[in-house]
Amino acid sequence: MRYLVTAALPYANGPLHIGHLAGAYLPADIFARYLRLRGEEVLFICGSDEHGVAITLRAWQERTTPQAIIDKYHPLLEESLRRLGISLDYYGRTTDPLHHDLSQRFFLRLLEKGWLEKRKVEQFWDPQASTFLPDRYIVGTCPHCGYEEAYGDQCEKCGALLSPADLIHPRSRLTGTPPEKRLSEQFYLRLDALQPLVEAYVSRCHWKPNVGPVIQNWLRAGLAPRAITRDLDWGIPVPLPDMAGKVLYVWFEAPLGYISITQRWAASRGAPHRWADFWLNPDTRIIHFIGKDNIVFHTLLFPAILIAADEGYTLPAAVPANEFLNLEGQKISTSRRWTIDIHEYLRAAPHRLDELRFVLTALMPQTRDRDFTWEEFASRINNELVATITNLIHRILTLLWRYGGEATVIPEGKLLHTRAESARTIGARLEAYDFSGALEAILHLAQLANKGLTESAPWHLPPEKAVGVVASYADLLAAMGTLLEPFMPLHVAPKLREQLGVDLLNWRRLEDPTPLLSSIKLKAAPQPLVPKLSPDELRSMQTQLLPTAPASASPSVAYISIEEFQKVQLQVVTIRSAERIPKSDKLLKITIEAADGTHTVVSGIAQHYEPEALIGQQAIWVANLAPRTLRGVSSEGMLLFAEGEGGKLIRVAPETPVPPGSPVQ
RNA sequence: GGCGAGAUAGCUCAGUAGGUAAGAGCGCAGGAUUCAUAAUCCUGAGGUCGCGGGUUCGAUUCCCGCUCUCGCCA
Repeated sequence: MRYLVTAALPYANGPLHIGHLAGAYLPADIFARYLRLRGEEVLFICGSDEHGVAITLRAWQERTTPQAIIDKYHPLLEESLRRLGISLDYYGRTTDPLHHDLSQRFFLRLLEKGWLEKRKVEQFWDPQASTFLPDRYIVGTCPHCGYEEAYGDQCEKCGALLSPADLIHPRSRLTGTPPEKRLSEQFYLRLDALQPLVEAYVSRCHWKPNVGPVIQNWLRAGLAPRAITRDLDWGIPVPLPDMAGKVLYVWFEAPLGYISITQRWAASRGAPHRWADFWLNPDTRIIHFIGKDNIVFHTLLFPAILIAADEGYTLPAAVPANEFLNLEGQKISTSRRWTIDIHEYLRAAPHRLDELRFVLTALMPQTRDRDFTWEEFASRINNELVATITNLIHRILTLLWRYGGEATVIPEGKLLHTRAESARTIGARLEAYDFSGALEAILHLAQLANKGLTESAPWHLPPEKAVGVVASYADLLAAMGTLLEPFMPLHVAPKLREQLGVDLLNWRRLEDPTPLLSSIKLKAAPQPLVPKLSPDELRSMQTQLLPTAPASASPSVAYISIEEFQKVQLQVVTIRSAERIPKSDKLLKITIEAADGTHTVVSGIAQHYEPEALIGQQAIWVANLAPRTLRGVSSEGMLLFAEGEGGKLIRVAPETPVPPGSPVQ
């Protein structure tokens, strides 16, 4: 079978982050590597998406040209992917003349076939920047709540959904000047007319459960004609004499990049016609790996364009879209700098790349959004990758080394069957695009091996017997050298094969319960494949990679009015006595002196303060909190403590002592 | 506002074409072990499967409503 595997074309106006990696590039790479290991013919391509209004706007913001923007990011994107081991056969770009040519021919072909129509539309124009503005690049006063920084599509303050025309005093986010309305004529793709053909295609395919409903949703609502041209000076010119100043819409031409990049790959190999093996051949399976934001474009718009051209193009066989990866509970956001960028990770932890691949595969957002936390990053590496997988490898290799490093391998049948079954399971899960499930199966295999080793306990056997037992596990290690390759091809898998002295094997062989090798000879004392991630190393990575705190950036602060705040009566009090409450390990009974005499307060601070240390100290007291009985003691109000690192409580008090009962304002 | 997705053990997630054992990994507790990067193995505790209704002999699983999160569209 011949496969064309693609990963979403990254937009050349910013760096890649771990969410992109987990969403599209990593699964695509694992899949492509797996197919190659099975001996399939695979072409794996990607490239920079270099057109579109966001690049123009970015150029304006940075006071430079679109060309300068893409020339900065195109190499950065390619290097990021390559260094993470994304095994692309070709990384292209949509400013390639081949791509321009192809896109223009597609446009003309669709025009000729009657699938395009002209329409007049009103758009907003920034006269100073000489560019049309997308809705969200227009700000103004919200007509509902009066918020002055509402966006043209939505008011962040009151949540109202707006269109730019609703805004009072609209202005351009780029220049601050009021935008002008301009009428212009654009070409629309008749998706409405193409819908029956698209539906026929969609119904022939099998979609992932997170993809199918999205498609059905669109089809049920009915596809609408979609503008495929724009008034911009950056992009692929509309190839018609009377259309100066108009370019093709980026979502019209970017997917065609999959074709043009294949053409460029073929040309680079000196066989220009070979692109047709993939794109004009129904026996080729085309598989697009993307994030969920691209589902519609890949499952409906792109197939619609290919169908409309009516020239026998191969349609996508599968679009295994992933959901999004969050970071420490919040959306990844480049503009808020809440992100782990790949090029920065490469700089901060160049020797921890397979580890990143491992964790992102385990956390892959295959059916729903997932959350990346540094804590989990460390725990997955230390407890799963190192403790279970690479420790098993090291365990077996050191045993072998101890018994001479050389042996005949006669694996027992049970071990061979376990290995073969695992290889089949892992393969089946990869073919179902269940990458984290495949990784789980590897962990499971390692657990079975650890268990078997513990049970047979060769270290208790006389050496001449022990060698044979340990050597039988060499078959498993030889298999691991290949099984791990799709997931961790940069260091772990090749290093294992090197220590073992075996090559990559064909995956199909792993699925057979026949021995993979007859003898084993280690050349050197084994070294651990992956060092554990120490708390220090983790902290250092965190500080390098997450320079800004995100919490304050959250727009959803629940404001209260001054009147509401004044309802809370705060006083400085002096603590007169403090004692533990019996049968409670957290509560202290505290007597305080306030403006109107003494009161009793119960505080859950026994694990942070010795009672004696509090006596005579001052604190802040919430005087009008409704009384409550805790462990039989009536608590009148509450003392304030700051929550420090690790949940440690620290008393809040005036800087210098004041008379008890002094108000806090 | 319309549409869609999600809400399951402390954490990250599977799962159930409706039915007496609700699962994994991590974490935690106890035990075993010491070949291995204090790694491994065994045992165990932990869940009114988001909230409220309904259908049913029976619902975490179906239907309706609600809340929260996310996405798409306008």
